Amino acid sequence: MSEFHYNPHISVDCVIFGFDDEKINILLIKRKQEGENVYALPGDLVQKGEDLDVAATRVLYELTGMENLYLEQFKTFGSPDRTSDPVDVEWIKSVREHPEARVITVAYNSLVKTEDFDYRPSSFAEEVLWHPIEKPQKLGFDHNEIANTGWAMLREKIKREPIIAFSLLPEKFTLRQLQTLYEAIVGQELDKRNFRKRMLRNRFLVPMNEKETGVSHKPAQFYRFDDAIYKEEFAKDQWFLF
Amino acid sequence: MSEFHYNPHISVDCVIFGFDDEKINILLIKRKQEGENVYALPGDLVQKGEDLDVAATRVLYELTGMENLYLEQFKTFGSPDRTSDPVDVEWIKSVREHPEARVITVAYNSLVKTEDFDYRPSSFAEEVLWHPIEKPQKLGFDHNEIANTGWAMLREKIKREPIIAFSLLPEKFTLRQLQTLYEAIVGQELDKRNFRKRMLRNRFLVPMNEKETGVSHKPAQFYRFDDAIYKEEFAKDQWFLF
DNA sequence: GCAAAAGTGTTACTTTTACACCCATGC
DNA sequence: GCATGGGTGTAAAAGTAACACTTTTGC
Repeated sequence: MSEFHYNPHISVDCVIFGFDDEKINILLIKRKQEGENVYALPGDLVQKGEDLDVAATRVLYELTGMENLYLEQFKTFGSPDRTSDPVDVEWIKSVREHPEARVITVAYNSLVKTEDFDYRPSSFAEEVLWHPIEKPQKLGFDHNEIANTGWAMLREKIKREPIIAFSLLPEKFTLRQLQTLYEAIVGQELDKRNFRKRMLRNRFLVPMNEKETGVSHKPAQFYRFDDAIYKEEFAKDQWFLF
Repeated sequence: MSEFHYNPHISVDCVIFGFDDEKINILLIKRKQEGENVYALPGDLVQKGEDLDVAATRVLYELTGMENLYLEQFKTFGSPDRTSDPVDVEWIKSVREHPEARVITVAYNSLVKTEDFDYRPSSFAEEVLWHPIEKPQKLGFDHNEIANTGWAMLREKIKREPIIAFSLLPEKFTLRQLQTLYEAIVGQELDKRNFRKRMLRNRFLVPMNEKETGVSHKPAQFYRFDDAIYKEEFAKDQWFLF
């Protein structure tokens, strides 16, 4: 963390949501400070000359060991008093060369399968954990605001681009898995028959010649997601200016 | 533009759209350079300790004289080679104290009535103009990308929050005016009867005891937008996390 | 009386919602 | 044979889409 490499004014924060086949969780890091546990989003300063997207990827990797996930920028937080809680100020002093510098942070979000990613704490993270989003948790800095905004924007995005949902499922999946995922995202139960009818209208959802095995009930049909058909369908209603 | 006041790494750019009762325009500034006209979005560096939203408001005012408009942040552009065109590099050298500094820019957009705002060039803008969005126009830096993204995100937002549209109309307006506005936004003509039926379902659209006068055709009914009813209707489907 | 824009209804089609029972499998 | 979750259809309601003529005004 030398003066030479880092831009003391710009940071990135990552709001990573993980689906564990049941509910949605958020990735947090814990740092220990004067006996208190302080939870926060993984984030750190950007290097000089480093692309923002690259920085987000790097910082996430350095703090949590997670890699190969698609991060999307959703908002930049630049209030001059983002760091006002004394506990946070104290911590900043202990790790930054220019603790007094005003920092704006570019926030990224992502939605992944928890099982697809290994994680381990490193750098100043003492612990890395998946925290269920329905359980309130106070975070350091303005990270509650960032996390809430990140979740709201991700939900909006999924409405427009359902492809995001499919990346959370295995190659072959049952309609029940898909429905469970949707229910976790929208936060409410859905009618089974109506859900199936609507989903099966989508040509990009194609049935496979394969069924579940080893379950003690009627085995479910496996489906797969066809990327080419999806792109074809959604190539429409894109407009450009200039 | 002294070293003391500005953060050499962070700028803001404003993508302002203006509705002139007929079509949508984008606000550009022109700078003259070696005989060439170079068009760009109004934007400049943020001051040290200045809130980003405040900076956007200030910069817009300084360059164009426009004030009292609501600016919404929509994306931050941070590629290290944002400024690569030699013409842009030349210009940066002439106005910045740290021309070599890598700058990330936080972009804001807004949608206004052109007639509501006076504008005049100042600072390094030589001219300020409203340019119709349907006419292609090459801009400096990565401003074409910024402008396109700004327009796309504004259109998405209007779908979710129609209130934005009503701010572009006078206190009392006719359904024809409302329809013209919608047509300008979506970029296509709409069926008059269907448009009216759909709009009049909205309780926040209330007829007034007043009609157009002085027109040489059947005078139109005036309507007004009821903010309280609107808020009531849209208070739903908001969820929060944490 | 004519030009110009306002205003109005119906029909066919598509989408959404609510709802209950039989089926295939493991144990 | 029973527990478990998979899989299916229909009817009513709401919403969308296409389409043409009459009304009121100024000149």
